[in-house]
Amino acid sequence: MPENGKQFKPLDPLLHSELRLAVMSILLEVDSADFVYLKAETGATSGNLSVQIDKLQHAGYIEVTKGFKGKMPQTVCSITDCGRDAFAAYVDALRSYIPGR
Amino acid sequence: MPENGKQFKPLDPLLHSELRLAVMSILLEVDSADFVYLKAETGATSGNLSVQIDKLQHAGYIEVTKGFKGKMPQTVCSITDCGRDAFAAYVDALRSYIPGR
DNA sequence: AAAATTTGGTTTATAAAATAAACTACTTTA
DNA sequence: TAAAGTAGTTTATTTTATAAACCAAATTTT
Repeated sequence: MPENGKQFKPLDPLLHSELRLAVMSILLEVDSADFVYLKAETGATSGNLSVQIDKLQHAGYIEVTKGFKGKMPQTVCSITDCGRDAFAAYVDALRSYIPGR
Repeated sequence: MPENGKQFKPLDPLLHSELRLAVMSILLEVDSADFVYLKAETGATSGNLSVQIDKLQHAGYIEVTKGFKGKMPQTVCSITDCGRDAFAAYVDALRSYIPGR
């Protein structure tokens, strides 16, 4: 009986991105984080971060609330249950690529 | 003293690709593998596999030998020491994105 | 023995992603 | 009030991933 191939689990393309993964990684641990904080922690440019936050939001992986802190605009992000699940699944899928796990 | 950001290690873009990662993962364990085998194991199309093998070769992560098996052409791939190192570094970098490792 | 099909690929075209640069709108400081 | 800074968004460019089309040689079918 031959091997059926497909020993590898597919990697969620929404998470398989350096910046989006970093954002999710942060949000997993902090309850909520704003744009400025995420930008500082990831070292990303504003433009890139803005785009990637949008994608995570549209995927339902994070929740985004735009408001104000004093008079300055503030974008606050937090992870959703769906996002948590997706992250866990992604990490699990990754393991299928790493011999000896 | 504030956090300096950059808690995340950069992910080698050459390995941060589903198919290239799968190819490397296989080659880590098998001494050598030919095009047909890699195609079956990964489920990739020929075109995609051909392109990604090229990239890994030009990066020096794998060695590619084109010859014949009987009368049919055969492309044999094997991982290099450099490739092994890069893979290990990639996995290490990945860990920086996964809370609780 | 031609014609059709399969094998083992490569090349080219297209769609999707990542990223930076330019821009907007408002606020604070000089 | 002009200049500079803050917090982003939009747009344009480059890179990537992927599939589709192609090719040459080998094999099979008629």
